[in-house]
Parts: sequence; C-alpha cells; structure tokens
Amino acid sequence: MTDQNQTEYDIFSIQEKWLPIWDELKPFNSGNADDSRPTKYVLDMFPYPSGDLHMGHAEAYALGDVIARYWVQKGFNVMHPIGWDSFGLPAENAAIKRGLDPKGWTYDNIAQQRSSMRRYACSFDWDRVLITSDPIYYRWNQWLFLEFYKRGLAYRKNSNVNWCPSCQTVLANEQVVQGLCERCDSVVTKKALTQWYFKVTEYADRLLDDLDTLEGNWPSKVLSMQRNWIGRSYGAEVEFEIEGRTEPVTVFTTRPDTLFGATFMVVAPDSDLAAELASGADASVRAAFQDYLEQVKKSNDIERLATDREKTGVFLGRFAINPVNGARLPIWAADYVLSDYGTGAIMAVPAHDDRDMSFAVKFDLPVVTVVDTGEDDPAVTKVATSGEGVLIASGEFNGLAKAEAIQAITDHLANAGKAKVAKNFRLRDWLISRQRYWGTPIPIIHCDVCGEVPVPAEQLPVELPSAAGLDLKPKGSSPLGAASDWLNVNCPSCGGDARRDSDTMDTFVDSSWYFLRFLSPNSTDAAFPVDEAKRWAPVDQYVGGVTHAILHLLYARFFTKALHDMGLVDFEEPFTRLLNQGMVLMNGSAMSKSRGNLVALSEQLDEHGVDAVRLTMAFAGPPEEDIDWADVSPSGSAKFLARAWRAANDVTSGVDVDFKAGNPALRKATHSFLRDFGPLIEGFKFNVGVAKVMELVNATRKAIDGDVGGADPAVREAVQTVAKALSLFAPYTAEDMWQLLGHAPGVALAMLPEADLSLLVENQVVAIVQVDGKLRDKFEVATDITKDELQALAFDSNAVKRAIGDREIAAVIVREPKLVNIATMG
RNA sequence: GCCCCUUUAGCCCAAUGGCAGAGGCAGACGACUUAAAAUCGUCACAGUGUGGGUUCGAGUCCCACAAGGGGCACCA
Repeated sequence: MTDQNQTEYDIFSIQEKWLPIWDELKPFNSGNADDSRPTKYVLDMFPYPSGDLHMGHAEAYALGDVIARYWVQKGFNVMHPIGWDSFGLPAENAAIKRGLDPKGWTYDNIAQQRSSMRRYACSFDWDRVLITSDPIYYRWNQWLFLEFYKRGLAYRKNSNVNWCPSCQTVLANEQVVQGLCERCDSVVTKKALTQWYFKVTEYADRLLDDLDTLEGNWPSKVLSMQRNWIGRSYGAEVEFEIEGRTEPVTVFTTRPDTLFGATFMVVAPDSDLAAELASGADASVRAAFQDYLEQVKKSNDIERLATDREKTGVFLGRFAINPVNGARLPIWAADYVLSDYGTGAIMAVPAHDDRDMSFAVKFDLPVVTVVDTGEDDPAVTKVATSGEGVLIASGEFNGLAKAEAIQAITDHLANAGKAKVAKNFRLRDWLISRQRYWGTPIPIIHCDVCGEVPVPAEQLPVELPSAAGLDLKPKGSSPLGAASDWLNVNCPSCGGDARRDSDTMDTFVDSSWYFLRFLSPNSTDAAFPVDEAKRWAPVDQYVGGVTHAILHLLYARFFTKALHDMGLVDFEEPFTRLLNQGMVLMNGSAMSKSRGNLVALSEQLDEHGVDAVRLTMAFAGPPEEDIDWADVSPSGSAKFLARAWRAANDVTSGVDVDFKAGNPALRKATHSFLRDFGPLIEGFKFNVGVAKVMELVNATRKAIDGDVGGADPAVREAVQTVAKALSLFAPYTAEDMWQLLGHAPGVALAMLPEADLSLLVENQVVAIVQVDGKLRDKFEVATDITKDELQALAFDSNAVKRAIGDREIAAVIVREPKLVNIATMG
C-alpha cells in the first residue's frame, strides 16, 4: 500500500502533490443545500491587501484554521469564508506615490494574497469570497446608509471634528490615539465641518449592557476596553439660574451630593453658551474671552491632554446661583471642560474633585468642604478628597452617606423642578465622512432646492468614477469633487441641477457587516439573505487581533443592533465567541523594516515548509500571547512532523483491521488522547493539544520499535488518530499520512472519534501518603479500595511511621483511592 | 495617577486545591556510522518573583509588594 517512492519525508513535494487534489476535492465547501450537518460559522478577520501575507497573517490564519478544521472533524458544516477589506488609504497613498490607479494596486495584492492563502492551506470556502471595493459589495453599504438615513441613524451636522493635517481628512474619535492620527501619527487638529454621522449613541446602553452576555466568551480585556470606551456615568442634571439670563444653565454631575461645595461654574470655551455669556459681559471680559478662545483653538489634543499641564481659563464676569443654598458662583470658561460632553458646563466642587481643585488653586477660588472622608480637610491641604464620607456643611442633608445624599439631594431638587436623574456617555456618534477617493461614495445628492436627497435605491450603486485624470493628492476636500461628469447630476426629487456628495465612507463601515455578506457574497438582490442569516449567524467563532478591540468590534456590534431593529437579523450580538491572537515578534519587539528585525513569511515557508510554520504558530504558547520568533523552533516542528510521518510509513496492518485486537497499552494512550484533545482545542489550548499529539507519536514510536511492532492494530489506530489530529495544524503532512495508511484523500473530513472511556478504566492506582502535607510513601492499590483499607495501609508504612515519630495524630484526611494525608499536632 | 494581565528548569511553556513536569528548544551521554548528518535511546537541570494569610495540604485561593506587558487617563 505504501508508495514505493516515498521512503523519506519531503514536505515540499508533499505540498506540490496535494494542492491540486484539494482544489478538486473542495473539502471545505459549505454551500451544499442538501448538507444535513449542523452549522458552525468560523470567521477570521479579513485582511487589508497591503502586500503579500506576513507573519502576523500566518499566525492568525493558522489559529483560525485549527478551530475551523476541528469543527469539521466533529461533524459540522463549517462556514469559513475569506474576503478583503480593500478600500482605504494605503491603496490611495501607494497610488499617489507610484502614479498608479488604487484599483490596480489593490487587486494585484489581493491576487497575491489569495494565492499565498491557498498555498498556506487555509481551510477557506473559496466559493464565499468578497472584496469590499467591488461595486457589488459597496452598493449595499450605500443601501444600508440609506436605510439608516430613513431611520435617523445617519445624519449630518456641523461640529468641531478631528482633522489629520497629513492625511487631509477627518477622523473618527476612535481613530485618534493620544491626540495622534492612528494611521500616520500626525498631531490631530480641530476643524469645523459639516459631516455625516452614524448615531451610535442611540445604542449606547445596549452596547454596554449586552457586553455582559459575552462574558466568558470574549477576552475580558476586550470587554473592559469596550466598557471603558462607552463610559456610561450616572448622576443628575441640575439647573442653575444665571444672573441676567432668563434661561437657567443645566450642568451634569455624578456627585450631586457635593452640591453645597460648589464654589464656581465652568463652561467649555468653544461652546455657544460661553460665547453668549461673554457677550453679555463688559468689554474687557469680552476681549479676554476672545483671546482665550483663540488660544484654545490653536492648541491641539496633545497639549490639552498633557496631565501635568496647568489649568487655564478666564472669568466671564457672570454669576450662577447655586440651587441648594443660593450662593453666587462666578462663571469661568476653561478648556478642561469639553463642549461635547454632558452639557458643556459643570459645577465645580474643588474640595472633592482634583481638576476643580487645581483650577481653584490656580485662580484663588474658594474651597468648601462638604464631605468628611476622615482625611485632612481639603480646604486646608488643597488636596481634593474624592472618596466616600459623611455630608457636612450641607444643611438638612448633614450626616448622610454618599449614596443616600445623592438620592436625597437629587430628589429634593427634582421636586422643585430643578434637577433630574441623568446619565452620560463618553461614546460619541461615529463620524463616517472621509475626504478621500478610495472608498464607498455617500449616496446623497445635494440640491439647492430640495436639500439632501437620497439616491433612489434603483440607482444604486453609485459607482466610483475612474481615478484616471483625478488628482488624488490630499488637499482637504474630496478628489471626487473634481470629477465633474460624475459629480453633477439632476436632483432625483425636482430634476434640477444638483451635485453628488463627494465624500466617501470610513472603511470601518465596510467591515461592520461583512460577516453577513458572506452568506451570499454575489447576491444582487439583497445585502444578505435573511433566512440564511437565521441559519448561519451570528458568527460562532471570530478570530483576530486585539488591535480591533474597540473600533471594528464596536461598530459591528452597533450595525448588528441596528439590523436587528430593522428586522433583518434575529440576534443582537454579531460574534458569539472571540479569540484574540497575539502578535509575532522578533527579539522582543514588533517586526519592522526600520528595526531590521523583519522575518519574511515566504522565506520561512521556503525553508521549513507550510506545515512546520503553521505547527510552530500553534505550539508556541497560548494563542493570545505574543510569539517571539527567536524563541521558537520551526525546524523542531519540521523534525516532529517527519517523525509522525515515519510512524505512518511503519504501519503494516490493513485498513480494516479490528482495533479491539490491538495492544491495550497503546490503545489506552490513543483513547486518553482522544478524551483530552477536544476540550483542549475548544478551550484554545492549542499548544497543549500539540503536545498531546507529540506524546501520542512518542508512545507509538516506542510501540513500533518495541515488542508491539508495526503490524499491531493499535499502532494503526494510534497513527490514524495522529493523522486526523495533525490535520488541524499540519494539513499536508496529515493528508500524506492518511494516504500512507491506505485511505482516500480527505483526512480533513475524517471524523475525530469519541474516546472509548471503558479502555481508560484503571483497576490499580498509585496512592500517595503525606504526613503534614509532605510526601512520605506511595504504593499501588486497587481503585475500589475503601477509605478504611487505605488508611490502614498508610499507617502500616514504615516510612510513614518514621515520619510521624512520636507525635500525636491531629487529623487524617483520606481521599481514596489516591491520597492519605496525616496531620500531626504541633 | 487608575484598571487589567503575566511571573514555574538556560529558553518557550504544561500542571480539576492533592507526587512540581505533559510537550518542545538548547545541552550531555550512548547506539547506529570508517566518520559526520539524520535517526533511535538515556540523562541532568527549578521547589513555582518577594513577604504574609487561609487550608490537613497552595504553583493553584486571599492580601500586600516587586518586575515586565497592556489598556485608560481633565468625560464632571
């Protein structure tokens, strides 16, 4: 049965041999209508086609493949699709640099990655592929945009937005990291622009609360980052009368219990309120405010967020009245108050808030202590005390603790119509307009008569015009504005002259719903089929890097909830289970050309073979930890694979031997492996799973070389088990082993059997005896030994007697049949 | 400053509260070989970051601290 030419393991000829056969076999097709297997949806985060695959992709896809292939072997119809997140700036920048069309660059890279994925033996269903820059895909971005628009979830507003002067485009809040553009690290500035937004905040509560349902199935780190980002805080909105103004000003506070300690009010300098209050003051105040406003506008977030920065601000010459005690509070404008959070105005309680305290110290404002926390008085120390305590100097509320005080004071003011319970979110609406070319055109037409007019559904997609003749260089307005043939259209409503919106959508829109598009990637009837979504979605297992912990996952969750409310899906969370793999490092740091520590995937594959690289990724350690390529050994992996392969070559029994006649010890090893393997894979302990396969191979080797011999049925059973398990990590080697064992191609579809637990029953076990927790003796006993028998045996042991000496026995713990612990006095 | 994770052999990493070692790398030795490589086999190496506590028993649970990594950080 053995191929005579194959006496030595040669991974490279094995790779060449099997690729075309798999192309024919298509073992991972998930689209057969008469497939009766239960469904499972395993999804890898799709790549951006910025070049060929790199080590990071290799890790992610190796790990995703372990899971996808595992479920296939457990009898599931696994949908494991792939696509490309192919709109976005790198294509545009590359095009500008080389004078090419972004399209050509993008699709060349996709072809390259696709061929590398095939060679890497990813278990993708190649009949389910999508590319977000295809009109057939982004048409549905536009359709969804318009559906959102109908429901008020997409809207346009003018505000101060994040602006990257280098990318020459606006950025979402989420794309600004430490005041820098996440893409190019330029200092982000502010710019007042009218832009499109998705109303994520409408879902803020659900986005936060539903994280609880993911507990245990998503990494806790991601859950906490999302919670942090959404940032819900409860408190009260309190109205303050303003001298010389009819309307009161509402402030949001999480500490209504400290109201008696409010000594001034602060408003955001860039708010309308600040301007209005200043305009009612005298000339010198107005001038000072204008100066300050200019200064604030010039500063960027880097400066603003520096923690050691001194507080700045100007007095607006106006006063508010504290609703609890009638105190006159000076109103200041200061940039530590943000115009787009809460109401853009706060009551300042320096005694119990660090920020207010440093402001009070800087400008010599009074400090009134109203909570006794047992610490030194902040009015004296000038150090705010923000902890729990008892109310003082708060009139009828004195003596109350924090929670009661919050309740009581809020209720008291609410009765007078001056306050209400409120909550606020750190989360802002999602700014989706981008002033760039390579993205989905926003399907809105601007008409001087009719205003914003949606492009009628039957006119979708609004295709991108060719880049030929367009200047793609960033210049602060969309390159599409210059495509006049494309831009100028008739208004769908009145037929008059009108213009298309020339901005394109943030590419995170593309990836917010792509997991649904895989259900029918080529459909021109709908974004996705609702009935298929019921069958396949949500995604059972999502695999990808933690870099998307906030942005992508939050947006996809928002889309899912919106689609749920539109009646298009029947679930509210898109990704039931999430695995974040770590990064691949080299010598302790992320690989980069500039650091000179880049490891080329193609070179690794050429040197060690696909299987050894994949196995190394899985074996290196827990998947969520980083892998330092300097610490692992792909050549060691290759050595092991050769060892496994040779075991298959040494099997001399026929395909249909009866395993029951096999060597009991080796059968036991095989079935103990089968018992352990599944839970390890399902618990993402791939490294331990691989170690178990190695253990079984070692046991098999010993059996073959020892008394058992290669003809024993247990050897075949063991090696077949190895081949199946190994196909999760090393598909080429496993397939070749499968053939050596006399099977038709398709080890990936071979079922992983359940362990026969009856083979694992022990009737003898080693019992240990401890004295005061220290091991003193051990001996074999029957597994059904009684407690008394075991205890008697323990006291019979000379070693135990010696250990006890003449001390008195305090307690004897017996855990039959494996343990006796004798505790002595003293 | 706040929160989270990690810390086990020279290295990467295992260990339902019950004998610290499953697996690998790097080593040493042996067999095979004229020799080497490959292969096969054997072996050594830590008492689990530090200090307390709970327990009959702690790598595992609790508290504090240290080091490394990550996240958040003027959001009222």
